[in-house]
Amino acid sequence: MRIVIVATGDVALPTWDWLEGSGHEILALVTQPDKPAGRRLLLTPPAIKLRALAAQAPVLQPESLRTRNAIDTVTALQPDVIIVMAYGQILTSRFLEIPRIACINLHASLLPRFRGAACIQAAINHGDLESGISVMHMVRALDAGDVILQKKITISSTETGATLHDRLAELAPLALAESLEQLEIGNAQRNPQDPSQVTYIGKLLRDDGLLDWNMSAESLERRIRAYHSWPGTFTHMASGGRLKIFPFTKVVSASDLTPGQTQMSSEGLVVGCGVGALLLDEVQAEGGKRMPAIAFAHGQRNEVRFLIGQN
RNA sequence: CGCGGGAUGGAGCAGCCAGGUAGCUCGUCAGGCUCAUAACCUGAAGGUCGUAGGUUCAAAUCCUACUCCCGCAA
Repeated sequence: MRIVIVATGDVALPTWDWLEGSGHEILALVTQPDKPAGRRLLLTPPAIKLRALAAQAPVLQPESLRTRNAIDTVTALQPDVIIVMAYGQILTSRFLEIPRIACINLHASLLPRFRGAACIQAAINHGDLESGISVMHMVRALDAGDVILQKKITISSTETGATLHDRLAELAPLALAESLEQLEIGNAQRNPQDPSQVTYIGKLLRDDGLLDWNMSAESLERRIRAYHSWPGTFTHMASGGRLKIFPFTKVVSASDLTPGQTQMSSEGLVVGCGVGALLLDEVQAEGGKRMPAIAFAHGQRNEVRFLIGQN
């Protein structure tokens, strides 16, 4: 089939690779413009753009897909199917009407649960036991289209946002392959999403990684895994400065520690939480390297104490 | 030139501003003590203070250049 793929995030890389070798005709990759990144703020292209260029596929990077110009350009390609995955812009209905057969979206959650941007982190953060890839027909509302099919995977107790991201990324091509076959022969399903089960997850910002030590140790443990490696989690120290907190932390029996207070135990550095306490593994101070929490504590002159950190 | 922090024995840090015997919390090794909620006590080994120049009687400390690491921001 004649295909236009609309994607920016790295989660779409395996899907791109599969598509490239699938026999379908890739008419173009539409991706977000290059953006300044890194310590020097160098203009950096999305990784998927580099793959496309290497494959000598046409690349389009419009500021917006809402413009007449962008829509006309894609229309001129006469795609059978448009595949959208982690693009980063809301598309207009005019754009959705371009393809001959369908405009489909690959979403990294089991819809209708976790519509929205940070769906991968949300699954771990909420303690879900499974996640997956949903393929749906796109409609104007965010992630609200009829579902063609879903592929599920289980979430382990040591899952992080990073590992789940990678696993779902690898799962996506399987879901896509099946969906495209069905669309081609015209028997793709349209399963409406159950409105009573819908939940939304907004985009995560850096500050969302601020840990609130009033929360339960269990919730914090999950959040630290979920937000690794983006946006990461951190706390403010009473002595000033930020301290990043890395997985894996361990919930330990409630001591008499108040939230944010720390203590050395035989196992390591323990922080008091709203309910229970957390044994920290690795931390990183500003300007410093990532290191074991114990090592960090050894270098501190005074007692280590964290600010509660409510948002 | 987007802003900023850092490089000191095996780990993490202090010392640098006001140049002049290398310090702290650990770890390691040896010995002692014995149940101490990171067990405690004593002792030992281990560092050309990131690299190259400069100033000085004297540089971890002041000046210059370079290399490497990292935080913010995106």
